[in-house]
Amino acid sequence: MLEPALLAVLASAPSHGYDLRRAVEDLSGGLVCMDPGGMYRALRRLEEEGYVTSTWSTGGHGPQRREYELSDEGRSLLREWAEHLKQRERVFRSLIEIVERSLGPAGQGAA
Amino acid sequence: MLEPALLAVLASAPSHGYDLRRAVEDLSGGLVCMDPGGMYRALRRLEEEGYVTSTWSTGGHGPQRREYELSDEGRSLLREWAEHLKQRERVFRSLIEIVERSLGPAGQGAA
DNA sequence: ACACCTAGATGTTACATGCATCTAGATGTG
DNA sequence: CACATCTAGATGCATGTAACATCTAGGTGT
Repeated sequence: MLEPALLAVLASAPSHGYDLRRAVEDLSGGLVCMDPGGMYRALRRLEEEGYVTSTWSTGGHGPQRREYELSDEGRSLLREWAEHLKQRERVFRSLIEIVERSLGPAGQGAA
Repeated sequence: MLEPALLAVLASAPSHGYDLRRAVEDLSGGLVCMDPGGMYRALRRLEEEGYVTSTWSTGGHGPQRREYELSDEGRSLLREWAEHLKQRERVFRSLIEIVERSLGPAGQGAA
């Protein structure tokens, strides 16, 4: 789930790792949190496969940042992810329905 | 995701592995499919942890069946799963929203 | 000079999943 | 009877993902 989140944020604007992390957390209202380790690995893999490109940002203060930018292939991949996620959500909802139904019509849910 | 599905079906009635498989597939309209291998492993684990109990069904034709039945702890676990699943669905939806928003308001989704 | 912060990166482990494969017993058929 | 086939259960292995800790490098502030 890191991948689509990263691609999505990069679709709006190029940015670097830590920023992506903050952006995702922010956009999701704190619901989606990325582990930095996994995130960097995902970014490197995405770059290897041509979905994003990176350049070391030369200016600024603090350590150098690797600026990531979405490629056209990345944008396509993101669209595929959108479909995939929606499909998975359908499965998920179906599962939730089964569970809820099995617990009985009376909502013991919060018990 | 096998676990909640199994618990849910068992909450309605005790049954055995293959039947559970069919039940889940059926109840989900074919959306949720369980790999037999994973399913049996999940069932054994659930039994080890006391969430289900099993007995070899003696009668009938064909190979012996292991009839699984939900325990009280299992029912509790299922309720926990219900909450958990709903929480995860929220996260999921949040992610989908981010992705969809990033692809732009104009629905390029099917492109 | 030194502590600290930020940004990036790696190693390790755990866990779930998917796929193939194996066993045992029942049944059906030549 | 011998043999193929079906069902139910079970195991092995490879893979993908995620979580957790840890490490490096370079700037910044005191």
